[in-house]
Amino acid sequence: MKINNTNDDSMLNHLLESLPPEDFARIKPLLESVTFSLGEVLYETGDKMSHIYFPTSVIISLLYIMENGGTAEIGIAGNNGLIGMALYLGGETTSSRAVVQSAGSAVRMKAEDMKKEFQLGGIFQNTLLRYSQSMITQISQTGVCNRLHSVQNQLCRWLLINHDQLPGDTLVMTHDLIANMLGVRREGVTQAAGFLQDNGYIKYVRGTVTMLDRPGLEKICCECYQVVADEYDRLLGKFVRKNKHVKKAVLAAA
Amino acid sequence: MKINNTNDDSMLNHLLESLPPEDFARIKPLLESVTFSLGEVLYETGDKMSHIYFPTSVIISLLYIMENGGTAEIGIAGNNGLIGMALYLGGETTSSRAVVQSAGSAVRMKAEDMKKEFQLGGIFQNTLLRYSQSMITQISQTGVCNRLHSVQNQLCRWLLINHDQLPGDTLVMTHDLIANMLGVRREGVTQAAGFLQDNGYIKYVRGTVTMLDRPGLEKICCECYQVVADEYDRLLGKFVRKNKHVKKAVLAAA
DNA sequence: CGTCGGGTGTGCGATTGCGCACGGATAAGT
DNA sequence: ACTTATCCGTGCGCAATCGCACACCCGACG
Repeated sequence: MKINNTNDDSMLNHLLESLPPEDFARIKPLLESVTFSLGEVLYETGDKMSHIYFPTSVIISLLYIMENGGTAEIGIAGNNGLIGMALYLGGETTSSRAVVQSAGSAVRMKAEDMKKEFQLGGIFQNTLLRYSQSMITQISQTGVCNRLHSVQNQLCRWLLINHDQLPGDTLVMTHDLIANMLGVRREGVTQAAGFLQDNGYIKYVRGTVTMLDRPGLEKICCECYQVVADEYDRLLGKFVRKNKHVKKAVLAAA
Repeated sequence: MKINNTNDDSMLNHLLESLPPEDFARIKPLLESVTFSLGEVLYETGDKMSHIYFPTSVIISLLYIMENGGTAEIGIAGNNGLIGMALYLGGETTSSRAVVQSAGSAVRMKAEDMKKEFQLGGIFQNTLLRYSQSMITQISQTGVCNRLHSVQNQLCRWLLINHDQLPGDTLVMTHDLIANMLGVRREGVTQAAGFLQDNGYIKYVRGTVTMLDRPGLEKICCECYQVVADEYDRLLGKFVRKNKHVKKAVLAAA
């Protein structure tokens, strides 16, 4: 992790962006910009966190590690979320590991500062609590999808969720790592990804995956992606869904 | 649902019990006792709730229903929990169904009253938030267990969690319903339950399951039960783990 | 006392995913 | 340019689970 001297505001976090100007003005001086590289661990199971993080471009995975070594992702937070719910929920620590899944930056806030703001009980508190509920939905849906849907369905869901947080269409990620996230075998991911590539939905080469046909992916995906996205919309509004195809059409028309 | 005239306080809810006397005194007049029968639905996906419920003897399942009709339980709340997190988290509705899994009573509180109390920001708010975190842990662990552990392991976990909320050792529940909770086949449950019965852990007949050897169940269960129970302990303390065997030993010694 | 329906036991083939193992291909380092 | 590590493709046998079908059993109800 690198602490940035210059506070580049060109990109921000959706939760912070959604705050009214006067609230954001109060909070802004408390923020500090940091940059993470791929694979970094923000905290381990049981670690006490000193800061709450609001990703601006970094994508963080919340991973569960079982006693037998198996892993599974329970949730993702990108520029539409935050890391450190346990700090305001009161538990201080969580039983999961937070890993950088895609390098980038975040702004952070000292735990004490955040708690003071939270105690004011205004829109900031409200936003954090609503985000918690959207996270509960995400975790639930992920769990149910694990149980009832095929690896291919889950891979689609996972790609779509990640795509929403990405600046472009390309994700740096090996099949092996995706398998760890989904809690399945690497070969299972290879096979599912192979199918998606053969049918023109994605393209991948040695550790990168590129989305080619997002609307197509949405079509062959189970409902799980949409349910979570819609619930986030409802709870937090302002959700910027990826609509590259729409954007392209608009650009072409212009 | 039946609204009770007499407020029988002989049994209470652990979360409410844990409040300091002065706080509880303020809250008590706002409570109303209600009784539920097996299978009743407290709310459907998307329903707006008017009350928050604190179970005293009833056990409630939170179920997800997929488009293809498949179901899976994401969490349970008994006398150590509450139903209606969405009310204080701000979303008002949830994308799950709350079903009575074991008949019994609860006390409830009007949503507005609860919100006012919550806004005071004291121990009541703290308790509710900590409970949310414990619920997040439960949901996560359930999801991961779904993915990585066998049906038999999951059945053990599920039985233990339910046993913790039961007044006795007998649960009224068919294999078919358990299958719906776990998101697996009825036959799978029959097989796993058969194994548990053959080895003296449980006994069952036509819609009832009785725990015979709880410590044994804990031994052959995956870690998932313990992780959730420990986290609840840490967050909310005062968790009354079922220790029938210990109690019996104590009684025998007396 | 007989019927009926829900709950449980069980068997079978199909499918999915797992574990392992190896081979080829590509990037990265020396 | 050569080695090495990493990533991906693929095949095989195995285990778990699924989907379905049917038989049995018990209790409820008429």
